[in-house]
Amino acid sequence: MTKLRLEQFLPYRLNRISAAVSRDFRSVYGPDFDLTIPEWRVLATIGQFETITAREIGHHSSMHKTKVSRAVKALEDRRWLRRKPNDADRREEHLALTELGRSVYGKIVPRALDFEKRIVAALGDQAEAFLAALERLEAAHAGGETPGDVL
Amino acid sequence: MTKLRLEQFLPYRLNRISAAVSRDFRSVYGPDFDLTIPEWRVLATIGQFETITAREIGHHSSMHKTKVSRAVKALEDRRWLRRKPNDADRREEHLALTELGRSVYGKIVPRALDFEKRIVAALGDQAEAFLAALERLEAAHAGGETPGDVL
DNA sequence: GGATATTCGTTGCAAGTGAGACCGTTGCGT
DNA sequence: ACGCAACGGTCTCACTTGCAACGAATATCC
Repeated sequence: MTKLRLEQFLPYRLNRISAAVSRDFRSVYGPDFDLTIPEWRVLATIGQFETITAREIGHHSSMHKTKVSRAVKALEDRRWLRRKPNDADRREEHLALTELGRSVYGKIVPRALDFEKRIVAALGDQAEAFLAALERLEAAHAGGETPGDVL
Repeated sequence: MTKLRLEQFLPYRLNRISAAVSRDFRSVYGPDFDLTIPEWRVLATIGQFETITAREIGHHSSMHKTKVSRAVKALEDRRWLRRKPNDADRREEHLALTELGRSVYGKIVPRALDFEKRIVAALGDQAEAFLAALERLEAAHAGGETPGDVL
């Protein structure tokens, strides 16, 4: 009977690495801030776009709308973001970081970029090929929201 | 202020790809069998080792022992595996697939390998470099169990 | 040999998740 | 202008998850 070695199975390895990187990524914000992954994604997305709606956050960060809703609420409770009603379409709200939120964002981002840099450094001369291959994978498996985020 | 583009951030991309591949992997067993990811991992591990304990499954497949325990129970309820008490150490049990379980394993594994082959094919000439880079990443982020598995 | 610590596996519990119902709002067809 | 479909966002519900506590069995130390 044909067998499969799980530890060599590509989907398993991808998930395992993704989870391990996410786990190590906690060292970026863990020591100073208490953030969940969805909250980090929302923070990063608002920080990137200045002002954005919850729907757009979900689309850009591949998160289910309920997850976005809860993360937004959590950040709002911490006074890291504020909602501004959109009078042109009162179904949606514009979200923006507060001064406090911007300061947190400003502290986390450099560490995140440094963290990423260390990963790339570990890849050495294979970094370029790896990143190019990632893009092919992203293209091959595009579409749909992505449940069960680890990071 | 330094910004970060989430869609280019490596940890995010890794998680996104991992989730997307897992989602597509459902096409391997989804049409014919109703399996969760932990159940698939347990099935694959027992199929690989013939006879194994729950602790070893957890170690080999990077799963928390409670997750293993529940997946084992689910497979047992489906008569896909059976427990055999270990008289040398009665704390643990030896797990093995039943005839039914082996037939399911035998049907899924070729499809899984084919699925993996298609991924590698999509990578084209970058496949080799990608797999080598994966090993470096695995080495750099080794250790610890891996929570929140997507696949 | 007997107390104590450790291990394997299960279970109770609290937190997080996605599907779907839901409310208020807006767009569209007639 | 009106009715109805579609949308943004929240909420409820069933389910999954990891942690901690647990019971039974074994290992360790004196």
